[in-house]
Formats: sequence, C-alpha cells, structure tokens
Amino acid sequence: MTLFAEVILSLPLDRSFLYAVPEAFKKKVVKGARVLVPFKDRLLTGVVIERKKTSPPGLKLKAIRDVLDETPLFSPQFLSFTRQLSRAYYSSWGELLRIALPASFAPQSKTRVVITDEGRLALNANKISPLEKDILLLLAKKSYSDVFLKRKSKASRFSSLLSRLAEKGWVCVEKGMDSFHERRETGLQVTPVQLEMDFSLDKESLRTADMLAGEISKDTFSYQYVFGSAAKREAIYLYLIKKSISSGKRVLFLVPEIAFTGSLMEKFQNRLGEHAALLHSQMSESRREHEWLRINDGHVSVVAGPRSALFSPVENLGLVIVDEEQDDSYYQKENPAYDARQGAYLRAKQENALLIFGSMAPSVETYYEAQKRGTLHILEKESTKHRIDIVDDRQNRGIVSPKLQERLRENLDRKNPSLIFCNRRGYAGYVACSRCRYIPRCQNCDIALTYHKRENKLVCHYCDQALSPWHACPECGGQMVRKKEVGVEAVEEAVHRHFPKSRIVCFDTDIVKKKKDGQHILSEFKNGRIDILIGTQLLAHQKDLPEVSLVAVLFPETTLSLSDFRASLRTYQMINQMLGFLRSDKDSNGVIQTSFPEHFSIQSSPFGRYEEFYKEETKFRRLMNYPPYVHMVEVLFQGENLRALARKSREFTSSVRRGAAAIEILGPALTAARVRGMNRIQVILKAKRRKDLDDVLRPSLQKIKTRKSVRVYY
DNA sequence: AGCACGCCGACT
DNA sequence: GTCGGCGTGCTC
Repeated sequence: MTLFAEVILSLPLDRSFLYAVPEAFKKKVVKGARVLVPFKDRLLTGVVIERKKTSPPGLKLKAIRDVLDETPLFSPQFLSFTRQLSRAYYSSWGELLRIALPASFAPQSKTRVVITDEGRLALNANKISPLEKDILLLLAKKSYSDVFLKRKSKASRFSSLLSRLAEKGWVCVEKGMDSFHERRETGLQVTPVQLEMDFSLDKESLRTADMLAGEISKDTFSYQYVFGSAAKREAIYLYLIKKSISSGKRVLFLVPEIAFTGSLMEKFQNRLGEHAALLHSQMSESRREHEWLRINDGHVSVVAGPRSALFSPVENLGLVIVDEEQDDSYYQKENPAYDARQGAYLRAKQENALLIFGSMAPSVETYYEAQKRGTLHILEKESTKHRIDIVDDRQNRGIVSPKLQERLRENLDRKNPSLIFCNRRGYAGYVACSRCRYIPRCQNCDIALTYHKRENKLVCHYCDQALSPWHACPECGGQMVRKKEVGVEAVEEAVHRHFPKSRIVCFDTDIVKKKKDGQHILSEFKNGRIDILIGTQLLAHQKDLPEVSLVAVLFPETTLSLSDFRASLRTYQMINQMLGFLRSDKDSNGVIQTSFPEHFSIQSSPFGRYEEFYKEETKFRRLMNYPPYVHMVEVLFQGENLRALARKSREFTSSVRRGAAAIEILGPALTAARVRGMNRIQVILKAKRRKDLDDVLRPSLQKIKTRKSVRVYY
C-alpha cells in the first residue's frame, strides 16, 4: 500500500505539495510532523498536514527525504489555529508555521560556491568579464553562499552568471544542509504550582477577578474585556495567572512591543522566576531557541511577550491575555501578515481557554465585540483627578499659549519637571514660495519636505532624504518662506524664549538616532537635571519615562487630518497615552493646546471619558459603513510603473465587482504620495459578512498577478 | 520566494 | 545582429 503526504512549505503560496512516503517512514509521517523534502533543486523543511492513500494521476511525485520528528511537533489544535489565522489575513500558512519555530528547527539546503584552481588561473589570465571577475575576486579569499554573492554582485541575472562560471569549471557549486537541532522528546509535565503573590485588589476588582477566575475552571472558551487603569488591570491579571497556574493550566500573556522595559515584566520575572518565559524582539537567536525549548518541554507556566509570543509551543493553555489591546504593534504588516489579537482569539477558542483583552483606551472593534457579548468589565469610570485645561489655540499668536506659559511658570517655581508633547518632527511643516506658492517636494515620494532648523535641511519624512534648503524659489525666483505649521524644534525654540534660564531639552527621532543620546537624555530627566522635556510620540513610547506634575499636549488635532477611518481613535489614544505620564495627585496639571478643541476625541480623552468617545465614534462608523459594522479589507498595489499598476488595479476591481453584489468597493485610488519612488494604488472593499468578502477576494487576488499587499481591518 | 523561459528595445 | 529589461508561469 503506497502512502502520500500533503506537505506545507514555508513559501508565500496558498497551497500544499504532495510527496510520496518511502516504506521506512510510513509510521513516522503523521499530521504535524516535520519532514525534509526535495523542492526544485533544494531541500526544505515542511509540515505534514494530511496522510493520503491516493494521488492524482499523471503527477510525478518526489519522495520525502527524511522525517524530523518521532512524534508530531505541531498539535492538531495548533495546526488548525494557524490555518485559520492565515486564512483570515490572506497570508501563507507555511510562513506562519515557520515563524512559530526557531531557525534551527526549520533546516534547508544552502548553496556554497567555491573557487577552483582553474578559476584562480582564469583570474590571472585576464580574459574574463568584469562581472565574473568581481565574483572570482571575492571567492579567492573564501567560499560564500549563493545568496551572499547575489547580493554583492551587480549582475542582473546572477543565476545564469553563476552557472556560466560553473560550466567553465572556474567555480564549484556545493549543496549542503543547515545544521539542525535534534528535538528532545519529553513528556508533558503539568505540575500545579502554588505561588506566593500579594495583590491589592479593591472590592470591585476582586469581584470581577473572581468572576473571571470562574471561567478558567469551566474549561470552555470565554471572551472577556477588562477596561481600567494599568494598575487595576495588572492586579487582575496576576490574580488570574495565579488561579490558572494552581489549577495546572498554562498562560499566554501578550503585551505591545514597547512594554518590555515596563514594570510588569519585572514583576513577572521576580514572582514567577523559572516558571515564566519572557520573550522579546531583541533576543538573540540562541536565547530565543533556549526559551522555546523550555516552553516546548513543558517547564514553563507563563509565556509573556510581544505578538510573536502568540506562536509559543504552550500546551494546556487555560488563559490568554492581550494587554493594551488597542496597540498597533499587534498587527504584523510584513509577510506573513497577521493580527495577534485575532490570533489570540482563535488560539484561545481552539484550546477552550479564557481570553482577556485589557486596555483603558480600547479599539472600537474589540470593545464593540465585548459589549455585544455582554462580557465587558469596567473597573472604573472617569479616572482623572487632576486639572486639565483645553486651550483654544486659534486665539493665540505665539506657539506657547499664555495658559501653558502660566502652568510652566508655576511648575518651574515648584522645581518640578514638565513634559511637552508635540507630535510633529522638524521645525515647520513645510516651506513655500511667498509669490507663486511653490512647495518643495521629495523627488521619490511626492510629499512636501519638512524644514528642520537644527540641521538646516529640508527632510522627507517618508524616505529620510535630506536636501539643503534654498532661499529663492526655483520656479519664479520669489522668496521661500516657512509655513505656519509648527514642529517640535519650533516649540523648543519658543519655550526657550519664554524661559531662557531653564534647562530645556528636545527628544525626537533626529536626536535619538544616536541611541546613547536618547538614554542619556532620559536619565538626565529622571535625575531632575532637565526642567522641561519636549518630545514627539517617540518620547511617549519610552515606557520608563517618570510621571510628572505637568504634561502639555500640543496640536493633537494634526492626527485627525489623516485619511484613516481610525484617526479619531488615534487622537484619543495619543492624548490618553501622553497624559498618562501625569502624576495622579490633585496638584498635577494637564494642558491640551489645540485649534480643534470642540472635536469629540479631544473633548473626551483628557478626562478618560471613553464611553462618550465611543458613542460619537460608533455613530460615525455606522454612518460611513466602517468597522465594526462592516468587514473591511484594503488591497494595496505597489510598483514603479503607474500605467501597469492602474491597469492591474482596475482589472482587480472589475473582477471583484463581477464576483459579488454585496460588496462595497472604494477605488482604485492613487494614494496621496509615492514612497521611495513607488506608486501605490489602493482599493478598499467592505461587506456586511466576512464570507462575502472571502468568496470573491480570494480568487480575484490569485487571478491578478502583481505585487500587492492585503490588509484586513475587521 | 526563487528561478527559468520568452519576448521586445538599446548597444558592444 | 546580441544583451538585458521584466512579465509570466511553475515548483509535488
């Protein structure tokens, strides 16, 4: 009886490949096991997803070369969860499985190129082309991989160049295998652990925590949302983690990328010690592998980390937490694209675990979902105890309003440090000719260049290209003037003017380019050697920034002008995050300085009135047919040739239109600017039911062959 | 993805 | 006349 295996490979393809199973491997080739298979002219690691008794006629199959696992590495639940995730985001299943493994668990053949004696002679003989000579010169010192040589070589068709060299006998191309780890096959040890943990749960929180803890023991999937301050959420999380562990269940704890210097992680390390695995993005490959093995062997009860921790080999999951659920870093845009929030949902569901989302500035989609399910827990209402002033900027002539000057003065007098956020880099938004209104734009990106005074450059914020500014307009010779839009540099200058004796420092991308400078500034601030620290959102992302008694947010309305249906939410979250650095005593002051004070996001956010914001925002979303009321997908076509792009995108749109009537199509539309010389055309699809989208989108995407990326919003 | 094939424009 | 651009197709 012959046996065949359906194998998934780590390629950007939405399909599997069929292989013949040699007699010797029949027992070991099972669903979830890794196999080494020949593919084209190389060897790749794949995952068996199905055993088959028959194969389609007329298909000449290759045979599996080796089986890497005695028992399946991936459980059926894990396979199912990753497949669903890949389908939800139109990304490749094989690539998702690949990122679930440390590199040494997915070996593949590598090509090494070695120079021959004849090759060395040819190098001296001088009758070779410059391209060939470049390669041989490199190889004269040592051998290299073909990938490395390809990157070094200027040849456009490198592969044919290489085979020509091999034909002439100048180089020898060798195929070798990656070294890979033998997997340890250890049994699961689920040892219930008792942990000493102290909690400070107030009555309300304790009630919620107890109720949620009840869900763990039920052993069924449960979807819950915890709305509240970081401190209150944290207490609940730790309570639940303790409950989970003591009942022998494991925990997956997801946090945003930036949270790694945060105190919660330290607490984890201290309280859980060996029982916890803390993962982060700057971990070395060997360290990552070490942690992966510990988790895989069942030695770890809690895995905490950013979105990629979602794929940790944790068995017997009882609790999945997604903290700061609204954070953008949960969505991976590069291939394989996926959203760790949706991933957490799918995985928790698959494992019958308790799923907890938590935040104080929720995403509309998740909040809506929790409300619909009736599983929303609000730990506190309006949380602001301090005084907040919303200053109408339109009344002012200067950059720093009288109100802010007053507050800064008070705070300086009390010897307290202050924070000022202004979310725009550079000095002025743009420069223009005073006569003909000509605006200098980036050659590659089409967007207006921003004037940076510190470096005296015009800078493109898309591709970072910097030009020296010119004084006369190249079109009419008129004088170039700076426009009114204000950047951090201008804020710094203005604050300096008002408080010449104070120690004022600016913290932005341009300064932090040198990493040490950034750390230095932060520690100076912590040590009280800076009176006023001025920064962009980059500063707000520094989690170890100390709390202060004065926080000013300047011009938050700039976020509102983005052509994104989540602009209001972004504004809400940004203000919320920045004011989060306010000490929570009555003497603390917040100042919002804006030219759009009546906007609901600016009105509600400073006071933590999310419900109020949510009501307004959902009104708009419902009216405009945006998530969560529809499912929405954005398809982005990218390329240099605008003509070809336009043709492809229109072809795509009409294919979708032919496919279904229940889909609303926006576009194709040229996006506002090119990026690094690339044109981008956007098509947005909306539908009431996800299935309507999938049914027509999948075939349409397959049919139109060109570089495109898909982004799923809800 | 990676690579081979195949068909049109500027050059030793 | 070729070299070399990239559009298209295929990988069990």
